[in-house]
Amino acid sequence: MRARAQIKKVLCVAEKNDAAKGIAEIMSNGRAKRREGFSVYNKIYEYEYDLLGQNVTFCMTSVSGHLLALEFKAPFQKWHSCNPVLLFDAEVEKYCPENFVQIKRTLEREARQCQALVIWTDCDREGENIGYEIIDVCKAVKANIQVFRARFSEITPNSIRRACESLTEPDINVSDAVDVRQELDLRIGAAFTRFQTLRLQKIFPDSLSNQLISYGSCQFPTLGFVVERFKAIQAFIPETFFKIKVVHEPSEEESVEFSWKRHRLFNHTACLVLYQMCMEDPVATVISVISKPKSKWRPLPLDTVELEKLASRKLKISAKETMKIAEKLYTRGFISYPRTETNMFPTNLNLVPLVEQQTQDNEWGPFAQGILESGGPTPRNGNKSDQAHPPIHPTKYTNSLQGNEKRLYEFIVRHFLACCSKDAEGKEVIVDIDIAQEKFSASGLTIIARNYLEVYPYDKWYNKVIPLYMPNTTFQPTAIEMMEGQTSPPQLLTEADLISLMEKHGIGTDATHAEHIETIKSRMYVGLTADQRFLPGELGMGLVEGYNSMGYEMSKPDLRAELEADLKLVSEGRKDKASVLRHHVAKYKAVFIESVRKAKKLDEALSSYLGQAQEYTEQEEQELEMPLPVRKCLQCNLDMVLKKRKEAFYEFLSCMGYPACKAAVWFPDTVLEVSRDDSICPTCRPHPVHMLKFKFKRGSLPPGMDLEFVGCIGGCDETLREWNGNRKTGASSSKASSSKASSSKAPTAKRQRTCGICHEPGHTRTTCPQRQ
DNA sequence: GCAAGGTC
Repeated sequence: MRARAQIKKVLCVAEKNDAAKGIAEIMSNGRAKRREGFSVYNKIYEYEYDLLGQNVTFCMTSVSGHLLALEFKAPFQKWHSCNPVLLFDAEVEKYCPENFVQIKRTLEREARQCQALVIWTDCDREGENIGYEIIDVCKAVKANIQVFRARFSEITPNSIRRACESLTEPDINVSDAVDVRQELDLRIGAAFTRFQTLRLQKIFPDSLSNQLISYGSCQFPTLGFVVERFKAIQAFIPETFFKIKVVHEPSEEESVEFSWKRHRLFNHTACLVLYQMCMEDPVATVISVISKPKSKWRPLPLDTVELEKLASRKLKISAKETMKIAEKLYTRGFISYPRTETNMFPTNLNLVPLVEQQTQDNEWGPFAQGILESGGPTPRNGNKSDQAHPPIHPTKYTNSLQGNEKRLYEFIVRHFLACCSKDAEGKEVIVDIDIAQEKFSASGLTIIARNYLEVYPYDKWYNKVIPLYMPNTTFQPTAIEMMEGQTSPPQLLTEADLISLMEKHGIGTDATHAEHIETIKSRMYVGLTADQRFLPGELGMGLVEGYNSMGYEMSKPDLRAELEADLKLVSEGRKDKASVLRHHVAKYKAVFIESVRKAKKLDEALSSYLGQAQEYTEQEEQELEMPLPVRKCLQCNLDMVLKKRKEAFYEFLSCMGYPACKAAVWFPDTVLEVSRDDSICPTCRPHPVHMLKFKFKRGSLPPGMDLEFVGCIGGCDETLREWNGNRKTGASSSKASSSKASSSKAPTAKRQRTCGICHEPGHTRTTCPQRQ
């Protein structure tokens, strides 16, 4: 802070307009002047603030989440531009997506006017990374701007003031961890998605020709949960069990069933023996009658995950739809920020006016009034806080909504009022009895005060009347029966179950659970049953089983465990970004290469659901194998790769753009084998031109020359250049190939006119009589 | 036409 004296104007940037507005309001005591930026959604709030004894002008504005996105450099963005394995090494760059350019312009304009920049993004990993995006943009136009980080636990006067008094530096380690995650997600996601999609569309053209078959580190484990539950149900073997049931009907109106303390037995004889003992002396002795208070707890303040789960369960509105509606209600000012992990109200949030707003409603108004008249709101506290947003609650009364908007708003209001209310109170009576040394039990419930249940119809609690029993008395049960039953399989997952599993295993964030679920639905990996449970589809089953059969835990939640652990180490500065990135790129690349090698297992797994795999031609087979590039085609700039005709014993270098681009290099028939060497020619351009390894026929080379050697066909080697037809652009010229083909001296030309299967002239592969 | 993470 050496140069603090020179600071006259400070640019502050929050993660979203909402936060900027809130922070500005606190810092300025509500006196901030609002003006427009280039982006309509991100306003600028201007005010004077006393920063460590200096009066400084503050400009508080915002981004909308990440300002920059990561993408492959242009040539790699095209699906057919390269073998997907190259995406593990292809260059990536950060750029500003179109819809954020206006935000960036505002930052640039304001930064030029300011001497200091204070980062006010959310105090989590993504926030730190967004902070550096802002810093990079501002420093690009004003290199000497002083940069500070404000750290706050919540947007409240105390927390904001404290942040201002103890400005720190941004933490590059935390930001680096996000960079690592972003880059891996992009490389792995794009590589596997292209590989799966391109291969399976060709192999199952009837069912998948227009289907995008994506892979992602969140969507696949989510799919895995659905498949795993389905398989558990399939593998379930019901077991027969036996139990003793005791019924007592002291009068016509009264009936009570006593349940066996042993619950159930799987051994028929054992149960029968106990049953017969009961039947020999079928008199019940009341051992104890215990009466005790029982309460049903009011709900906890609402966080995003609970909102999604409850809306799905109670209102049958999907998580995706719920969040869409919640966003809308939020932007119209009816509810608080809907993406929160907090389930405890901050002490400084005054709940009384929020309850008061609701007293005007015809349905729940009297209940809200009741809260105010009986001690005011007293919510329970949960144990989670994201230190930025309070639990979801209504912020404005309305009765003008329709449909699901109305239902969701009503739910949020009722949930809020229930939180502010009291637990339901009741009295439970537990009666324990003994018949021939076997113990049975029954319970009754009397509800004394429904309290929160009056406003919260989503929870059920019923009275259960049982007759009055006195300890140490006996009675004759109306019936003692030995029952037989069967264990039942687990049920398919509901959306609420799925969200719970994702949360438990750290798949996605509270803001993204709904999206990942939506993705696996839209990809046709899973479907919903009539009662809204998740059923894996053929594609989903095949994919999970295919990768499982390769031995990879692609659909298991713990594949990323090591990565998550490393990300933590990066954020703590204990491991370095580049080495962690290198390690995991290499690890996933190895998995990818093996997956391609074992791709037939994927086909096999899917063919048991999608029917027979398409028989493909030799050329298609080669395309599926995705050979590695030897060099760029000089005509169309796509990769040139080696293609082999096994039956025909010849190989050639062909452009990936075939048939649109016919550039090719044919080798003389003295060449037995050609393969791509890892070495790269130091002279030929465009870089890189891979060297090729040749094997020659015995006797085809002058005596003393090695029959195997590595050479370059890029033009630098005179002998090999001849194969390109002595043309300067030879390697990639279509004329080179056609002139070779038409030359009677070229042995390759002759072979081209013979059949690829039987090597006889006069017909082609497709018309070959030997073809099955 | 690819991911996941922010957010209008």
